[in-house]
Amino acid sequence: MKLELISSAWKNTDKCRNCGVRHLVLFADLNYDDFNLIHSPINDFELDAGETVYKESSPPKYIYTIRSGLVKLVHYLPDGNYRIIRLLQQGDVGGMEALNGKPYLHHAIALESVSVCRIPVMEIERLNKESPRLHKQLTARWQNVISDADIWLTKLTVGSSTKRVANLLLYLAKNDSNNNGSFLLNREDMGALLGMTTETASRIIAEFKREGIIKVEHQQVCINRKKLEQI
Amino acid sequence: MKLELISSAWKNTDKCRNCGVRHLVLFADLNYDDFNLIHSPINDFELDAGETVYKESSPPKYIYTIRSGLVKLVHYLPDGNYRIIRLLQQGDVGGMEALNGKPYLHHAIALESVSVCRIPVMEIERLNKESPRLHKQLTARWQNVISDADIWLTKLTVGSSTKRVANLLLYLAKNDSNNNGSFLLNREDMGALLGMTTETASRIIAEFKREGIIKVEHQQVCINRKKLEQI
DNA sequence: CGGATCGTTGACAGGTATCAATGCTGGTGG
DNA sequence: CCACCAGCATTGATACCTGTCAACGATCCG
Repeated sequence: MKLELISSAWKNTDKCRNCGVRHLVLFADLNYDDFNLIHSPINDFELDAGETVYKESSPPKYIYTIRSGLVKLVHYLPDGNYRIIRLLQQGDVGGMEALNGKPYLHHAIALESVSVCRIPVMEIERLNKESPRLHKQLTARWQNVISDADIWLTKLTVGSSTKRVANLLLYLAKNDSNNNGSFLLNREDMGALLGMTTETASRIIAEFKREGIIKVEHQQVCINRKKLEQI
Repeated sequence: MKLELISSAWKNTDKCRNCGVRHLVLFADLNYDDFNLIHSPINDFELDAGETVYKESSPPKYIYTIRSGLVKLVHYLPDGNYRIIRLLQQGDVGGMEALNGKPYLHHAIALESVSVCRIPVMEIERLNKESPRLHKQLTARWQNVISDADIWLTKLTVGSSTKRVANLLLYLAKNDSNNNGSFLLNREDMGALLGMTTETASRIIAEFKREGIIKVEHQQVCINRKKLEQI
């Protein structure tokens, strides 16, 4: 739960301007002067696996850009069970509901070590008023979330359990074209994501391993893309 | 497929200003003068069940507000099957992907008689530049789509078939607090929506009827909310 | 009437949840 | 150093649910 603060407050936004993943994130289109419009600090955090980025009950004053790592958006059910609603990867933005003054809709929890930027909603609103360049990226982000949700819906919620797991592995490896290995969820999270039991998730992963379709080491997985796509 | 045009092109936007459902739609916050910023015609259509609002291949030049009725967003699979991605009800906006210059992601097809407003993307962009009042509603719409998609994901894609059907019936009746009756999908669409076969959908609806949980007449259904919520 | 479309029902096979037990691994403390 | 424990993964047995294939009923309409 504790947030480890790396750079607590910047006097300027140089770090933002020179961000290594800026071409991927919300601020991709901003020009040099736009950054001078930002007044309050934009913080970046490093979180360990299991730590919370934000909770449903957190004051919805920030949106969060994922610089690296994997984050799950979780909704807890009254019976204590939970569902994973969505995953956030590099370049994704979490907590955009705060832009409408709404409370956060989910808990955002790091699945592995992640690097996250926290941007005050107030700054987004200011930029939106004073620079036209943010707006486009912003609607593009909304759009992304929705089309991602659609893919989710068509790939990860229908068909047999085996197909859903295969599609999830492909989804997780989508930014890993060299097949260096991508993060593998534990079986419980996988179940909460794909709407199946942990046992079923485990059986399928175990079967994939036996068939040589995937290789797992620690929490990293290398996949045989072709074989998975055949399923 | 044929579009029945009611008012082909307005000289002014009076009808828009005085729209009976304006408090529900995208233009809710616009003031009197804002409407003068609209130059090209905003058309409204009446479509019969089965007619197409827009197709994936349609030029993405318009977004569509649902004034009344029910519309399905459909994605066809290579094997000829299809999935229903989302439903649009009164006040919902379809085709927002056009705002990012992207092709439409789905086919939008009327499930019953519907009344739809077609708004040129160009006008949205103009309004966005020249009036601050549209922007808020626009982000609120994006937000709505996403939180709806989340509900979808948690209520309509997990759990037993019986639960999913029950949740769908509750979802369809959400704007029918008097229980006058809401539209009931045919069994095939229900299957395409809930990720089950037509036969399973039919069995469950038939069982609900026998147990007196729902009453069906033509394509209208009256539900026993309490009993459905228990499931 | 005959045909088309949609809804319903049955029988059966296969897939998945459930309950329960057993490995496996990393960390802790003696 | 090793024994032990906790948490996760795996596997098995069984019952239940759902898909599949097939047949039949209901309704509408030409």
